[in-house]
Parts: sequence; C-alpha cells; structure tokens
Amino acid sequence: MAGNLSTPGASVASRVFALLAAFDAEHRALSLTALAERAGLPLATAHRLAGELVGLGGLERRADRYVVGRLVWDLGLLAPVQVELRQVAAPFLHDLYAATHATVHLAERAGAEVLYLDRLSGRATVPVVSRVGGRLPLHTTGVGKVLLAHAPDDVQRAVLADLARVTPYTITQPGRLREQLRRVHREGFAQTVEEMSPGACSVAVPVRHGPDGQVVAALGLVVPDLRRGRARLIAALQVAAAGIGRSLPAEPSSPGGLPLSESSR
Amino acid sequence: MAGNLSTPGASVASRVFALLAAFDAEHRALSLTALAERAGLPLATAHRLAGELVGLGGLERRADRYVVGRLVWDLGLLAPVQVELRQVAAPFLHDLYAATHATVHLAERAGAEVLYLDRLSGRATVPVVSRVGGRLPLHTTGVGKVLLAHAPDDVQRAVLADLARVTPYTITQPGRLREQLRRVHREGFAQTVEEMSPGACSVAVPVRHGPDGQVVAALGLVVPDLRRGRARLIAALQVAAAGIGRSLPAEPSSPGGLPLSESSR
DNA sequence: AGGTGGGTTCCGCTCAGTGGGAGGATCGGG
DNA sequence: CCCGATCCTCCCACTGAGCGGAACCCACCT
Repeated sequence: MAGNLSTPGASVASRVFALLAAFDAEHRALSLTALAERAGLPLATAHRLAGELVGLGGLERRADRYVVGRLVWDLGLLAPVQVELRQVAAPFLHDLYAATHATVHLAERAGAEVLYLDRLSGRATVPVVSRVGGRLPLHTTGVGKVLLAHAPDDVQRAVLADLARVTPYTITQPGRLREQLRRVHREGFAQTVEEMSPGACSVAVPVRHGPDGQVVAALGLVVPDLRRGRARLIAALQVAAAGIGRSLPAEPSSPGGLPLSESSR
Repeated sequence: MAGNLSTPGASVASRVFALLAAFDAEHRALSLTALAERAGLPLATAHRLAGELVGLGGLERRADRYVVGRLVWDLGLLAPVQVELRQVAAPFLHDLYAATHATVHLAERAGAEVLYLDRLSGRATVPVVSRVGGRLPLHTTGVGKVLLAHAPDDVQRAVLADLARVTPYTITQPGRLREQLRRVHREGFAQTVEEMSPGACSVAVPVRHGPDGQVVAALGLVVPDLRRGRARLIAALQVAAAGIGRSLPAEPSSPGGLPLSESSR
C-alpha cells in the first residue's frame, strides 16, 4: 500500500478507489474540490478521473456534486456479504417486527465494530442511528455487546482498552463492561440503555449456528423503554435467533460464502 | 466509449470497471480465466489488475474464485438510488406483507426495464425471479406494466416493438399489450398471469407523487393465484401506494427513470 | 473594479501499465 | 509414469496513457 496517492508510484486503480472511498455515510455527495481533497488527489487529476468514472457509471453527477453511481449499487448487491444469512434471516426479521414493532437489527462483527447487515424500522418511534452497511462501536449497542462478548480475546482487549464516550450513559469503564459481558454469557442477552443515543434502549441475543453453537451474528431490537416488556422482547428474539440458526445451511462455509455459481461465458 | 478494452487506448479506469462489471447475478464468483474473458482483457492484465483490486477491497478472493468485495458493497449502499423513496416506502411494504403475506415489490423504471428497488418475500410460496437491484422486462411483470403505461411515448414504442417471449403466457402482440396499458390507465392497476414465470401472478399499482400525480414508482404483489381476492390485494396496494406518495418529501430528489439511450451495463 | 473560490482545459514529460510468453501447479486419461 | 490440457503466476522491455502545474473561465462577492 503506497503512501500518498498524488505522488508518482500510485496506481490508477488505487486512485479510482480513493475517489470512490471518499464517500461515506456523512458525505454522500461531494463537490469536486471536496472529492479531490478527501481522496488526496490533485484537483486536475480528480477532475479528469471523476469525469471518466461518470462515463463508466461509477459516479454520477448531480448538479455540481458527485455521488456514487448506480453501477456501484448494482455491483455492491452482488457482493457475498452474508447473503445466505441475510436471506435466511429476512422472514424472521419480519416476524420480529410484526410481533414487536420495534426497530429490528441483524449484525455481525467486523473487526472492532458492529456491521449492520439488515435493519427493519417502522415509522421511527425511536431515533436510530444505524444504517444497513453502517458500522458502530461494539460497546455502545446491544448487538455490539453480544458480538463483543463472543469475540476472541484480542478483540475484547483492544475494544476494552478504548471505550469512547458517545452519550452520558455510555459505559467507558472497562471493569463495568467486562462484568456486563460476563452477564451476556450467563444470561444469553445484552442490553443498552441510552448508551448510543439518548432515548433509545436495546436488547440483543446471539445467533448461534452449527453443532458447536458458534456465534455467527446478533439479532437486536431498539425500543424507547426497556422497563416494561423486556422479557417478552427477549423471548421473541430468542425464538427468532434459534430459527435463523436452525435454518442456516449446515456447511460452516467461509464468511458470507455462498453458491459460488459456475463460471465461464 | 471505446470498444475493445484490450486494445491500447482503453483507460485503466475502464479496465477496472470492466473487471467489476464482469460479475452479475448469474456470475457472482468467477475464476481468473472467466473473469478475464468476461471483461475482455488479456489474462495477464486481468491477473495483475484483479490482484490490485483485491488489495484495495474492490474484489475478494475466495479460494480460486474472485467475488465482489466488501468495499463495493459498502459504497453501493451510499448510492442515491431512490434512498428517499425506499426509506419512506419500507414501512408500507411491511404493512403490505403483513396484510397479504405475498411477495411485495417496489420498482422503478430504468430505461426499458424494471429496476427492483426493494422486495419482501416471506417463505417462498411462489417462485419469484426478481432480486433487489435486478432488472426484468417491462412487459412481463405487474410493476413493469404499470411503469410502461406511464412511460414516455418513445419508451413505449421501443418496448412494444420487441416483446420477448418468456413463458407461453407472455404477451408478445403489441396490440394486446397496448390495450392492456390503456386499461392500466383506466383502472389504476396492472396484472400478469404467469407471463414472467409459471405459477406466478401479480398485481401492481402506480405510486404517484406531487401535485401533478407524477408516477415515480410501482408497487406490486406476487401471488400464486389471482382468481380469488384480487380486489382485496388491489385495495391494499392502493392504500399503501397512496401512503407512500403522501409521505414523500415535496421535492423529488432524483429523476424517476433513466433516459432510454443510457446503457451503463 | 478587484478579489475569491470554485470548476475546466491544456500539453509535454515520463513512468505506470501493458501483455506476450515462459514457467509452475494440478488434474486426469492413456 | 508420462503427457497433454487447463488454469494460474511471474517477468520484463517497450510505449502511450496518465499526470498535474499552470493558465483560464465564470459566478458571486465586496
């Protein structure tokens, strides 16, 4: 991985991806200048390349802003990001939503963050910051705590060593969080109370799979209040999680692995 | 845009996208040779570029196959492909599903095809070929007929001039289809009976928006049989479509359909 | 007017990209 | 066991695609 993209030695491909990767959830539309800056490319280069990408469908131009193009959307949907899991889980997520009318989350761990694989939300009764494809800290979300509790030691250590504060209720003391993680193991669920966003609480359970009960994902609900009906939510979650785990194909396949369809013309 | 990618004159960017665009719904995983062939690149070039893309996250290597990488998935989710519409529509789609337990579709027109923006399907009772991000012909699907009925003249003409047969029931006579499109306008809904896949019927209604009632999308249901309960399905669809239209923000952030000529794929 | 901050275009130098071809690995059939 | 087929990896000398500083344009300020 070369250093500065504007220095000779950087490949065109890396520059192309630098341009694309300049976009994120907070920057869905960028002016040429912003794009160049965020991509670390000279203005003229960014301009030429961006123009080329627009022609190829990788970017789109909206007035004086660039946005990610349709082709990328198309292609992204082909990426084997837990397709199997998401497919299998979808009906269970619906069931959960129907039963609770809460925001439903399906997530996996990606490094030291939660990666949201799917989300169902009714008309927002609670402010929810998650986004399909979005990442959030492990220690501030219900699904995150579940995943963290079942993560390898080194991940736990790394996360516990740096607990960023998000709200006044965010748990930032390693000791307290570690105790909570132990409880997750003991009780089979995790919860948060306004630790990610004010006014939002969550419960979550692991999705286990295979004979060894490997935790492959987490299933969570976000609600305005946990004081009433928590037991009911957990019960619903556990039923759904069990159903998902049971419905997953036996083969412990590579992460996200799926029918690797036949090749050739 | 140039022809053969392996001839000098093709830009690196175009080669990169040729590699990515070599993947489609039927080819989610490709061997190097297949990849090179489908991208129209010399093997050595494909090898080197693909390797580079793997390093950048644009591709992923699974054993001896390449698949679309996570980065592209991430980025694709940022593409402004009717985000607003999909977001607004989501709860209504759930409602529809809850009410009917049929497969629910939200689609827009992309050139001379239907582009599926969202889909809910319970445990498959009916074989459904659609896929989020997938495209199907306008004349063989319920949502397609709705969108076609409200498409500009030139699109209608182009589509009517070439009605491919998909099943024995596919309508291939321009006259009959034209008559049906008139009925769509008159009656406010479209239907298909095994015209796309055997054993599947569909109904669909337009989603209108704004003071002029512009058709911005179509909402459809797929069921095994329309003889019973069609009226009920249509009623549900119309309520949902009206709700979506009403909930959309005043200014449609992006144009409904793409120009007919554009062929980004 | 002059200034500022965006976007666009130009063009000659040069190094990144190219791809034919050699070589390796793996398989399976004779 | 050899041999051919198939697929992947690597090398390297040639060259034209890509680069980006600089000039320019334009809209909108003061």
